[in-house]
Amino acid sequence: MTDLTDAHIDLWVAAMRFTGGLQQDIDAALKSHGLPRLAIYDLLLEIWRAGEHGIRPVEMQQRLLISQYNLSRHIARLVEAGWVARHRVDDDGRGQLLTLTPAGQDLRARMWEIYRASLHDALADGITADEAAVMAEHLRNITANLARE
Amino acid sequence: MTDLTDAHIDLWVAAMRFTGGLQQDIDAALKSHGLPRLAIYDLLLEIWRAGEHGIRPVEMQQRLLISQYNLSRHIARLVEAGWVARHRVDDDGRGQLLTLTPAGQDLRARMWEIYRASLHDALADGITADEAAVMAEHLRNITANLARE
DNA sequence: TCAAGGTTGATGCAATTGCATCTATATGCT
DNA sequence: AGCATATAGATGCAATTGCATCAACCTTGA
Repeated sequence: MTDLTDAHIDLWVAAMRFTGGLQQDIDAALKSHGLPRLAIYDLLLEIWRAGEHGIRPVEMQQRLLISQYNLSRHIARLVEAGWVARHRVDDDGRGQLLTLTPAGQDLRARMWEIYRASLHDALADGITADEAAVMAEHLRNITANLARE
Repeated sequence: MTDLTDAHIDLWVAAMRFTGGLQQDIDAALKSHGLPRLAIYDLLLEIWRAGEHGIRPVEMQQRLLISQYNLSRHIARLVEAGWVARHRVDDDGRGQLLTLTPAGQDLRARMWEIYRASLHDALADGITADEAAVMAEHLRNITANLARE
């Protein structure tokens, strides 16, 4: 109904540059410490949050913007590296439950140190907490409009 | 100096989800019309804006968040597909100037139709132009803090 | 002038991603 | 039960990306 204005397009361009640029900074910082990249952190975080009970890949896929085959391969690498453990699911022979090994928990914590430092450098002095809260709320609102299914 | 608050982190997460999700929508829309993906649009747009005079890859690289080798290969594909033409640079034997062929101009225009429609669907009804302008300005401010060099 | 170092763009090879499809298990219907 | 269909996850193969390095050209300084 409403029009798409130049201001809307500006917002999109600014958002792309912001997330793309900061993502590059974070990845560069992680790499310089010999750690895996940001995308891996998201996986570790989801598994970590699931605690002892574990989480199923299919559930992670719904929360993270990641394709099924990509998730499957990332998990295989994480298991291979000894950071993630697979468990059977009692009532579903197709499925699996993932948990972090102690090494995986340690890795996540070390990555968060670096990740957090990058966020601090990029955000802490540039925008107040109140402004950030308002913007986050707006962004969540418009994200709800997306064609996620 | 200042602290990184939960609100700052929320902003980052919301921004990632927004740009990641909308990027997926746009790419899906482009693909469903048999068109190249968003990353290619950015290249075509830069070359288009340069007009008849053309633009050098090294200049595009500074504006777009793209690696040198990746840009080099994208350009090779665009030239191969007949969308972009290479020209010599008079005073620099290493360089090249890129322009859009008529087919390339047409492609860019067709992609923009689809791209614009996706932006409309995602943004037009979810946020006012004034709000968008404020957010874009904030985002540009904090983007200036990033470690671009 | 010419050697040393910087810049522009390309490329070989390994790793990752995308796409299509496959296997195995589960569910629903008759 | 027996078959058709759906869901969870894995995988072969092609395309793309990342990394390191290269070749060609330019600039600077002795």
